Amino acid sequence: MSTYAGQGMAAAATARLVEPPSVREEADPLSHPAAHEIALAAVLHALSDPMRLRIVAALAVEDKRTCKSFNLPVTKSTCTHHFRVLREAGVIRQRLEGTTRLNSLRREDLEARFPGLLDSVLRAAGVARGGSGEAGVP
Amino acid sequence: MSTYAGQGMAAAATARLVEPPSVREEADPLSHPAAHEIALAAVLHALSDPMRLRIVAALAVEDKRTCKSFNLPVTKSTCTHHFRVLREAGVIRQRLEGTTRLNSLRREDLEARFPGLLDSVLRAAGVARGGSGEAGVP
DNA sequence: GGCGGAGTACGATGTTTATCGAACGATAGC
DNA sequence: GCTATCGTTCGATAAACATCGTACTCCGCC
Repeated sequence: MSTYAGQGMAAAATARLVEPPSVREEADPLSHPAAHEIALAAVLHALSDPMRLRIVAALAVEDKRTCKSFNLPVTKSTCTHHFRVLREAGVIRQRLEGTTRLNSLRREDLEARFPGLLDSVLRAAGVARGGSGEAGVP
Repeated sequence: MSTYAGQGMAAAATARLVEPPSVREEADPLSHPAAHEIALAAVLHALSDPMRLRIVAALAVEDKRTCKSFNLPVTKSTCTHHFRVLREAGVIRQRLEGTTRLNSLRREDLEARFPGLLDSVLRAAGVARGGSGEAGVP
């Protein structure tokens, strides 16, 4: 498979600011690609895994959720792996709130970058109106 | 990565019919998933590879092409691998014509199965009107 | 200050994937 | 029948990927 951001890639800077959380999203140490840096192949790769597709479908229904709230059928370290793939592909945005990460879809960035792509994937996954594919709603 | 149709999977039946080629597409021994069997994750996986995305983008511009006609920068065995992934995901249809395979997009099947998905991916790849992403046209 | 929870980093394992070369089969043309 | 072409299969390699357990950090709460 083509090399994508994944395990072994340089981790996000771990320096901690003294500011309280949610001062500004940019204050969080998690790195996110700029909208123009989002690569189509990385987005499609991120969405091609059933676990990650499930995460994205759930976020489409209810945004701003913590990692734990998805109740994924894998261990915490695997969850961390999947959320990182989604974040580094530019599909989700994560920001720190205390000990949790609030995850949300980068809907506007993705729509600007690849118009209609996210919506068509979500429809295909059975989210939103007219969905007839696999059940993706948690 | 999740298990998909790929290397090692049961090959298409190798029985040969005595009928001349292109009598009917169904006479070709290549197996294609029925439209309702096309899985979203497999389609996204197939399209997440830059080489396969290039193939699909080229077919969007000019359908019914032979494997060789794409002039892909990989060996013939790797080409065979990629075309098989696309066919088994249900993205392309292949039919035999002499020593060649004619490849074409399963546009209608994909549109019926996942409305808008292929078009949005092609736009994102820079094919068709309004495309502004990476150059995908050969 | 201690405890619990959320999530991470690290290292490991097993599987999947993309790549290739060599040998081969099928077809077309002569 | 021979040759050339297209494409395949097989086996191999290296890299990528999903998975996990362990130990850890950080934060919130008491």
